[in-house]
Amino acid sequence: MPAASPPSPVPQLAEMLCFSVYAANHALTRVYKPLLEPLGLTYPQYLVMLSLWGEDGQTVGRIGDQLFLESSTVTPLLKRLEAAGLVSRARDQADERVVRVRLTEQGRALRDKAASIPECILQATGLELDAALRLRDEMGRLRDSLAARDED
Amino acid sequence: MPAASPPSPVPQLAEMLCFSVYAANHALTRVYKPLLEPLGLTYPQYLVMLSLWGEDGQTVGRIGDQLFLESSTVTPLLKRLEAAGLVSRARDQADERVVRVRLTEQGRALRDKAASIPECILQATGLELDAALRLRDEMGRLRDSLAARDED
DNA sequence: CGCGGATTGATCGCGCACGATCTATCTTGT
DNA sequence: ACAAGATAGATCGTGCGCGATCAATCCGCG
Repeated sequence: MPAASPPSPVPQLAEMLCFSVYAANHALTRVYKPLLEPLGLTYPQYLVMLSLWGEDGQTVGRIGDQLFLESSTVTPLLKRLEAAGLVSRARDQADERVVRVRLTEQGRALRDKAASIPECILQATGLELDAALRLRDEMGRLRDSLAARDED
Repeated sequence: MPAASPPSPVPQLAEMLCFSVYAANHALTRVYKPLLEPLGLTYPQYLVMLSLWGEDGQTVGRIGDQLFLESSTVTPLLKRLEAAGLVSRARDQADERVVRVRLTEQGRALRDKAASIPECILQATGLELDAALRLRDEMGRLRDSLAARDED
């Protein structure tokens, strides 16, 4: 077959950085799924728990900031975690606008059961630790650049 | 504050490769949104159109393979593209199980209007072309590794 | 004190994304 | 030729993820 019929300006999916990020993200959540299922968590729920394990008692807004998500995403997510008995949600007494999210005993206990997951994921990436860290940094910078171009 | 209270095995969000991919993916779709809105497309719909601009008349299954998506995701997506008048869906006469997806005149015409988008995205990434291509390849390999660890 | 704007979450509607399941069609073995 | 299995899409229910909107609370200024 010829090289290109008209001088095609259409990039193939495989050629696009954005698609590779999109596909890698899906592949990641698929690898996480069987690891998180025994804990009763989805991948976004796991990210919220990670955030709370790092700092308990955060507000809804702060969790959203850390995960780069809107309240319309975080609120229902937290309600499901609450329904699962992993967190509690309560208005802050000093500022009734704010909702504080706190780990329950069960939520804290889950931390140990999740301890082996990062190792499993790193394994699945097929990367050495330093390569993974370098890639993480590059993706972080990419995110920052994209977010910066988003204010206008 | 001290370096770490107990020898904490909890990785912070910012430390995790998977989260950086997750966040970069979201940031990408946010950058795409205002570019695609004038075309009446969402980001996944744009990916489908890209695939069809590259090869018209694909089956539903093949589109799913290219995008790494299930039929339960692709079918409704295609229905929306059909409702928008961009594609037609019809059973293959030779094999009635198969549905062929074809661009309409309008769907083909959209290709020109979308031509400037990849340039805009590359710009927003803040990357030189060669750096973007390298990153694309790394993400592609990452996806492949993860998908491979998924067969078991 | 009290009004006006700002901040914080919650709600709603829509569009992915998946696993599980279903139906229709095709293929294979005998 | 026909039953058994395979294959291709479609459907359903659940859970993100967002923009737009709303209600409640807080803050600041007169």
